[in-house]
Amino acid sequence: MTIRIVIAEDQGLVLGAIAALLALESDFEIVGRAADGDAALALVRAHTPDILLTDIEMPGRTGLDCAQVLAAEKARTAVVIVTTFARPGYLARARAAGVRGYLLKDAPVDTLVAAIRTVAAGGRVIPPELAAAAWEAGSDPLTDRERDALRLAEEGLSNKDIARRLGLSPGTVRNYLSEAAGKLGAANRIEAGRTARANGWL
Amino acid sequence: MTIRIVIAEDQGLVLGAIAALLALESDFEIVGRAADGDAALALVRAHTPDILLTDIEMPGRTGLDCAQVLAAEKARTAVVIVTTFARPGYLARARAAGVRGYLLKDAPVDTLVAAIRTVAAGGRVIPPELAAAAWEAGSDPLTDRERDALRLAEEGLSNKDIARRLGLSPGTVRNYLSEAAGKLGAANRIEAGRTARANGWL
DNA sequence: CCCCGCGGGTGACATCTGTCACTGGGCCCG
DNA sequence: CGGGCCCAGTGACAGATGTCACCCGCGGGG
Repeated sequence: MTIRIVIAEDQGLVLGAIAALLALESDFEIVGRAADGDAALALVRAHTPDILLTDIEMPGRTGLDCAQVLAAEKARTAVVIVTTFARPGYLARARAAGVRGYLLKDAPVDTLVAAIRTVAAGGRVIPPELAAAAWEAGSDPLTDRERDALRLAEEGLSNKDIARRLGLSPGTVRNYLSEAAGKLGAANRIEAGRTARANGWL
Repeated sequence: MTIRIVIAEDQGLVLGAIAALLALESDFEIVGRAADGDAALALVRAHTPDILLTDIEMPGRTGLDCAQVLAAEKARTAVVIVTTFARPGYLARARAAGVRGYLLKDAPVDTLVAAIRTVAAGGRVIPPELAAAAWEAGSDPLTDRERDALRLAEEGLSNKDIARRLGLSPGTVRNYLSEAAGKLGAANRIEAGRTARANGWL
């Protein structure tokens, strides 16, 4: 009863290291490695492994995107997310995409190995403190346009420039950013951007 | 002739994985693992390994801080930095601290193993494209106070709040941020903060 | 059918930011 | 000793930003 795994992670060193780590377990078999989301999907389709172990932030398709695609295809591969960030919005999207495990890179290695076994056996692994934090944070209060404006504001663009890019009037952009700041309890666009990002809403 | 190594990395999973990877090489010996800079220094002092392999961004003392301390102590342990970020300012500080190797986590695993062997044999490993980028970027143009102000501005504080925190007048803060933006070719504090951070100057 | 929420927009206003000019003090270096 | 820096501050002004009130059109649900 070996557990067949595909690993996706954009940092080559980390990818190789995790693969080396998991290869030490006699009941694990690494059937593929990918450095981005599209490669990961291709490998999953080619090998239908038991587990897709994936990072979230990758070039092109993110790990969450992959999970969504696989859920839509009703693939029999279970997704386990391993990420640096404990952002509530990420966890929420993961849950919605039917992800079966969500771990932080902070965790000790035993946790990863144990989580893979649990998920392969049909279980779920979501650390309770993450779930609690996600509960605290509530759900994304931003509208799509507010998110768009905030993303550009984060990069240091002025209202005028944001308006140009979005095809809006500068006044509307001001309103969006003002609303966003209000919803997020922020005093200005910078703080608004920071809290939105910290929560995984951008 | 085994190469004795201490590894410092704050993300438990990555730490464990890299340790597992390096342990596969028969001439490497992992004599210690640390999750922050202070622990790393303690281990280096206790074991005087051939190599300290360290991340930069860690809680407490950073990997660069550790390299500086070891250089000041004229320790015989060579430092190899492994980081996510190709920031010119990081590379410059690493060079100044006598770091002997600087790698990105993007690199394939062979690169790491090869780099460790090279450094242990007395060599240096700095990827030429990083060195070129650092040359391009020049050196940190900011003064200490400008950096202080910019750091707080990044967090969304107003001039008044920054002034309060730094014990300055709001006008002075405005001047600092304006100068910083000018030096960095930025249109406002947000852009200034971004470019300063991208260059490793914050 | 009517109302609400949402996207989009306008105008006005207060405040905040960015920019410039100019004043000092302290310090280091030629 | 003078010149150059960094640091700190002041004053003034234009333009950007944040806030509010209020407008319209559209689509969906009671």
